[in-house]
Amino acid sequence: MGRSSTAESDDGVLSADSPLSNDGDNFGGSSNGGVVLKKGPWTSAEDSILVEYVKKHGEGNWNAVQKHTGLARCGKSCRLRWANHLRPNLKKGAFTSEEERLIIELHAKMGNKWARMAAHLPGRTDNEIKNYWNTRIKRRQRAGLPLYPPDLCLQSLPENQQQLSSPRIYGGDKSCHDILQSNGYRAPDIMFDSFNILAYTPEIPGIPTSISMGNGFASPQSYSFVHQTMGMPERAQEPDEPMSDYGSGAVNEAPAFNRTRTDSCVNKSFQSFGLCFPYDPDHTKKLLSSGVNQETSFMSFSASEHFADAQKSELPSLQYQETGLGVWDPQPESFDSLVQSPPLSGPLPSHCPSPGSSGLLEDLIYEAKSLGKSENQSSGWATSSNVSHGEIKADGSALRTCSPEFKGYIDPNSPSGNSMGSFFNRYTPTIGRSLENDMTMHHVKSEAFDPSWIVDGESKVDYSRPDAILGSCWVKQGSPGSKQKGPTADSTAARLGDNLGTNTSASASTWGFSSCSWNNMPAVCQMSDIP
DNA sequence: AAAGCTGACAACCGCCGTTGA
DNA sequence: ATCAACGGCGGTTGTCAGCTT
Repeated sequence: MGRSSTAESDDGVLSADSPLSNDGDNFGGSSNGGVVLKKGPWTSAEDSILVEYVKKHGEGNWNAVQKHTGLARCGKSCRLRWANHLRPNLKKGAFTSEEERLIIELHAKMGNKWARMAAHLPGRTDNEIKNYWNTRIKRRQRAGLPLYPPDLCLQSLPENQQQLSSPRIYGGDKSCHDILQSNGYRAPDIMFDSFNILAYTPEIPGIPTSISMGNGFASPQSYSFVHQTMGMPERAQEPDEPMSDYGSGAVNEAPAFNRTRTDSCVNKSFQSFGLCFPYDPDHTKKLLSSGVNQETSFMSFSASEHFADAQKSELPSLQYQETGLGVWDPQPESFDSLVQSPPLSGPLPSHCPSPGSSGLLEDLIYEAKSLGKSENQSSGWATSSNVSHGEIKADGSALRTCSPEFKGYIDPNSPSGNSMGSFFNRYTPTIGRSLENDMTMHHVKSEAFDPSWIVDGESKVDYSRPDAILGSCWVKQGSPGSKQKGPTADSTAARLGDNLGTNTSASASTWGFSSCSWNNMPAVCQMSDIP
């Protein structure tokens, strides 16, 4: 193990005749004027030396270790070895479910701040967490699953958001791609999906296209909705295109967006665009300083590569069911019992086509407007009432998400318990199924159940709260015998709701996105306003 | 049994912020 | 004010073990 490198260590030197400079297998090291520093795996002898040194002198002053002990290791290496392996109270072994859960939550909040995350996990090192996360990323990326439970990702918004005052939409530079991919900032797709919808709302007053928009990732794994629907209008979707996942029915009728796009949309060269999420202030600074076009007009659509994978997979039937891992077992009959929605003043037909009825966005816009009206009369609720029975039966997605077997999980830390998934579900009634569900539906098969999404296997949904019901609409059934779990709730939604305007929605104080009007949504990217 | 794949782990590298001379 | 050393942090890479094909 250990990397053999000819690179010269940037700190610490060791005399060539150090008794430990060549002990055991030397994996190479730096040499500088007769000074050789060992690299590679540590031996027990080296460990002992380091431990003794720390016992005697305490931590810190790592470069002095080599000087005092003759240990042929640079200061950095000593520090790392101590921090990751030798220091007391280190917890070894696999992460517990609770730790995993916490890691996910922390990552959603902090991004790749491993050290900070480690501070919340006593006995765990940043390296451990990082390795775990990276492994998890690989696994989930392979599986085509979002990194976070959607509601969790929303829940995580505040911390990063609070650190930023500018829109969190990043321009299409490599950094963004890195963030999304290498750095594990692959945003929960539902977030993008949902935001993306909002991005296509120029018809809705109050949404400045200049806000929170950026042309985005040139990542092959970060697809632009615009790229598909606007940049190449009328273009038939290719089999491996992400959004072709929604290719059946009106959902996929991209041309609708052509009618709603703004000039800026047209004028900008959208090859892709993106919203890096969760927001990492550090990355944001870099990205924003790297010439992000603040005026580009769309939020990102993170149709990750898994969409392509999904596309290749069998599309769900209307009564899609899975068995085994990641089972969706829609049971429409019981959904009613979960959704007790206040009646809408102008209830939307279960599958009422929008006036244009030509596409997802228009449908969404239409319904958003309708909902906005409705909310004027019925603020303070959040509901998926527009997911009617017929709709449920039509596509099964809602059924999936709200089956009686549902073990929704509302994050105890979440004040609101809403999710983007719920939001999306709510605003996509005519679609019949949410992107979230689509995504889940297509990809849940490919990855084993993630226990980290479980807290205790018990439903934590407060069904007295409509948002909770909505927020629960992300269900991921576990592997055989495993606990089911739902997403965490989203506190961010509530925050957003509280901070969003009130142009079309009645109440910004209602739960989560129930209060988010279309007009409000840009505020999502004005997180500095969020308390 | 061998090859390939994947996960887990360990360690190094480079960047950056802090601190003290 | 400047600069160098130090330490922390995040990214990356290498190795090994276990599993699958």
